[in-house]
Parts: sequence; C-alpha cells; structure tokens
Amino acid sequence: MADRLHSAAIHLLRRVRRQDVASGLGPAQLSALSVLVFGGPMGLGQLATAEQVRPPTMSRIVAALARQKLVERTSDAGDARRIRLRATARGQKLLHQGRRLRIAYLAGHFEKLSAEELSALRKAAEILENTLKNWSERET
Amino acid sequence: MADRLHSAAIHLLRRVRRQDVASGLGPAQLSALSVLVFGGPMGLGQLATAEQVRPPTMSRIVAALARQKLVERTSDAGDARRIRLRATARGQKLLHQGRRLRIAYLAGHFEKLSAEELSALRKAAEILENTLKNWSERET
DNA sequence: ATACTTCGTTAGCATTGCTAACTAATTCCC
DNA sequence: GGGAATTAGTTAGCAATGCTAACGAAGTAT
Repeated sequence: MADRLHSAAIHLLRRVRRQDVASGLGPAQLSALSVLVFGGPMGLGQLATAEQVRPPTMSRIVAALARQKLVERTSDAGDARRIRLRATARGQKLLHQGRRLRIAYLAGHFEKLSAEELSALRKAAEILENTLKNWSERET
Repeated sequence: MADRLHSAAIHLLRRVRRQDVASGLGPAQLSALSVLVFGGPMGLGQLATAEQVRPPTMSRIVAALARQKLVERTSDAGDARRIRLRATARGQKLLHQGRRLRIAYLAGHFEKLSAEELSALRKAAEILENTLKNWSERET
C-alpha cells in the first residue's frame, strides 16, 4: 500500500505541477511563497525548515522572489542577524491566482468521482496530514 | 479538498525521498529505472512519456543509468532509429533494495494508524491510480 | 528520388538541491 | 570587559533535472 500511495502521489504531482507554469515561477519559489502567504512573515531559517530545505537553498529562492517584488526583506528589530520575510501584495495576488488554477484543475478531474470516492480522498488527506505532523519532529 | 491532498502529497514525498539517498541515484533516475523494471523493456520515447518528461531529459537520465550499468541500450531490430532499454540484473537488484527501504520507512510510520485508517489510505491510493490513468491520455 | 516525419542526441539555459566556507551579530563564560 | 563559541544568513561551486532549439539518422510517403 505504501508503495502504491507513493507512486500515486508522484504522478498526481507531476500532473498538477503543469498548471503552475502559468505563474511564471518555479515550484520551489511557488511553495515558499505559499508558506509566507498562509503562514505569515518569518525568518529565512524558519522558512527553510518549513520547506524541508537547507538555508542556502532557501536564501537563493528568496532572492529570486525578492527580485520579482513578490517578497519583502526587512531587518529584524532586536536581532540584526535575522531578516523578516513577508509576501508583498503582488506576491499574495499571484499566489492566490495560481492556487485557483491548481484547485480548479484538480477539482475538474475529481468531478467524475462519486460522492463516496470524494469523501474517501478527503479522509485520506486528513489522515496523511495528521501522520505527517506527528512524524515531523523526530529523525533526520 | 484538492488543495489539501496536493499539499499532503508534497510533504509526504519530501519525507520519503530522503530514503532514496541510500541508492546513490537521483529521483528521476530511480523513477525511470522503476518503470523499466516493472514495465519491462521499452524505447526512450515511451519511457519519457511514461515519466511525463521530454525526450532530451530522458536521454540524459538513461545515459546516466547506462554509465552505471543499471540499464542496457540495445538497438531495435527492424527500426534502427529506436533503441531498446532494459534494466540489467544490477539495476533490478538496486531498485528492489531501495524499494524495500522506502516501503519499510513509510510502513513504519503508518504502523500507528488504525486498521480503518489504513484501509482508507489503500482505498485512496486505488482511487487516485484510476483517476490518473483515466486522465492520462488527454490534454497537455 | 525528393520531401516529410519520427527517434534520439547534443548544446545551452534555468531552477533547485547540496556542502563548505565566509561574514556579521549575539551569547557565553571567565 | 573581552575572547570564544554559537547562530543567521550569504556566497561559491557542484550535481541533478527540467526545458527548447537544432541536428543527424532512419524510415515513410508522394
């Protein structure tokens, strides 16, 4: 089962990713922006942790987002080492537009499913969310 | 729901990918090898289509696999433009080992779930497999 | 036989992941 | 107070993976 779920997840994401081309951003940039939009302002290290990526990688992603004026970098009051990352209005708008596209795409393909199947998927999403949360802290 | 499933899939894969480091292969190489092992020998274009990737990309991935003697390239009898790609014994062994690791990792984290939750996930995997298969041919 | 199509490769670009090494700022400890 | 250790972020450089454009070789069609 684990393997089949893994495989299904891979192929699902490959499909959905194509919709993101419209945003003009790469997947990592889009995902980081999403965390900033929905999670609120945070530091670079925190964002890197949230995205399961190393700080240098996130540093580069944020630089690209800042260049496009989608994210704002301000200095942290109280600790000059830290930076405060915040999605700009433009970033929020772009993200919400892309999100609508993705959801519409997926939802369109789920339309053919029965009500039971939809609720089965919803339940699976909940189970996965909980499982992921619970095993998030431990181990490498 | 679509968005939550999408997000869960992303985070699940991020976790699982870490186990694949042990194989020494990148995710695309591993995935391509998997298709060859489970789907049998095929041409490059077919493999690229199966992996939702353009031919030049797959050409490079196969070249890397061939360099490591995990895949064999033989000429097609009857059409000299085509090549026949086949996983070597070494490739099969490596893939099966990695597969065991991934399954053990995921299964380990699913162990805490109840029987109902497990069957819900299994059902979701089936639904996704069917949905993906049905919408595979159409559109970009 | 010439033109078109198909298959795979090469070249070159952008993105994204990493580690190593660096700077700057803060904290710890004597 | 002052030097050492820690922490936050960046820079440099590598590898893998995605793309398009352009090409050669082989097969098909007119």
